[in-house]
Amino acid sequence: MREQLKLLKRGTVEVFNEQELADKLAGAAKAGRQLRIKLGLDPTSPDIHLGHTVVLRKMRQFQDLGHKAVLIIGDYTARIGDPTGQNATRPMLSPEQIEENAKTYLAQAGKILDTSQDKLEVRHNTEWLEKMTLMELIQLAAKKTVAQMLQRDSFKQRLQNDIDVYTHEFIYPLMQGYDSVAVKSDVELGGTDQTFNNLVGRDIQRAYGQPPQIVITMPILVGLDGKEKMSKSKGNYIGVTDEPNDMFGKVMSISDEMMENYFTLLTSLPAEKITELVNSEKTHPKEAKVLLAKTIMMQFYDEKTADAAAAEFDKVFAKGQLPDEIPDVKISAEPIMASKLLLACKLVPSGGEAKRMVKQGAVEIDKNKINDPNTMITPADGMIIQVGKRKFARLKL
RNA sequence: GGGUCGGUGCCCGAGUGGUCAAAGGGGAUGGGCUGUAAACCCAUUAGCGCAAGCUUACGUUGGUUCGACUCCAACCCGGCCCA
Repeated sequence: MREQLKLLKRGTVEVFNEQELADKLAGAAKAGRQLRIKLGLDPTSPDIHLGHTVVLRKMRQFQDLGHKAVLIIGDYTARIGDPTGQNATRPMLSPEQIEENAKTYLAQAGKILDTSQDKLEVRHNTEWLEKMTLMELIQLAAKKTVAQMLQRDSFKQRLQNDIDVYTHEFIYPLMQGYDSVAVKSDVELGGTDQTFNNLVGRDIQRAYGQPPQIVITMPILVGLDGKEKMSKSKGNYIGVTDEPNDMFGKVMSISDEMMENYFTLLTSLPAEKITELVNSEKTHPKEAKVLLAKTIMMQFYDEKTADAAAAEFDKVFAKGQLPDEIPDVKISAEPIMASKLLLACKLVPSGGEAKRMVKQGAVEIDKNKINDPNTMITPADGMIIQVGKRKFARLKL
């Protein structure tokens, strides 16, 4: 039991509260029943990235201890738009989009979660929210005061910064709390940005005569830029469906300071091992990072693929050689101006950009740097065009 | 409903009749240095054109003017104060 608690606490920010969790675990073990671990999915974005896997991995730990993951697809709530962490209101989505997103999401989450029947339950909150009458909603809303709602950080901040908060956004936490009632959750997982919502769930459950759920919050994973939270819209993310080479390269690009965080949240390596790895006296940071990248990758790809990505990375970036795979571009043999050639190969988005790249010395053709965008090039079969460090094309006549 | 301030490029933000494709910062990208780390230095940052230049762009639509991001009108959107 001690062991279990210790494992479950790893990487968490807070557990509300620990004693209750211990009691629940003990109670469940005694009664031989599974705890129901709730996690709300936000079906507004179809792709999941490592930031999501932090919470999913915690969910997996519960599953491995025998408990049941209850995933709630917030198909109803998504139509409102969650104000969480946003400095602006989110757009509302159509049911079709939401369903499409949810499907992709589940397929990707399956890489982390145990999807066997007795370990996973998937629900849509339309199931109970759509039936709700206005009267029932009013009764639900009567459980919380305005002042309590305004405690929420994102509301507070937005008010302070003169960013609008719409009335309907108040309903979101209430509905999410009601989800907990509907699925009788024992534990709810979420990022720290969900703390408020999830704690509301506790209150709502109590108000409806249920034992309150334990709330476990996980840190928000910092994105590749090392500053902001990992998110798709900021483009600082590593997607679980990223190509092996991309995934490896992206991990390699994080700063040294972020390694410990990534090791703790994204791998299962023991704490002592991690301490050793992030100590630059004991391990060269680059090696530690390679190990980090491989370990993360093995959750999504096999070892061979991970090794191959590492080798490729070394080849292209450390040794400056050509990558294994270079996209072919069909082109006619007519002489063509260098800037036009880049455009034709889709290596740059515009002619202006092409000229800029050439002038800045980013362009090499068959490893020869060119400096004048107006240089005439006579395409030859197999000619290699390189822009910057990572964009390549091979000409095909 | 009344008053008042405001809506500028990816973001923030300066600009009050021509010298504005629009200062400055952030971000991003390229180069240098490196471990595709950080830090630092340099450069670039609307589209088209070899170029001269042309075309789009400062909430929307009209107007004044040789000329408008800058002036006027109406409208849309937001903040704040009052009710």
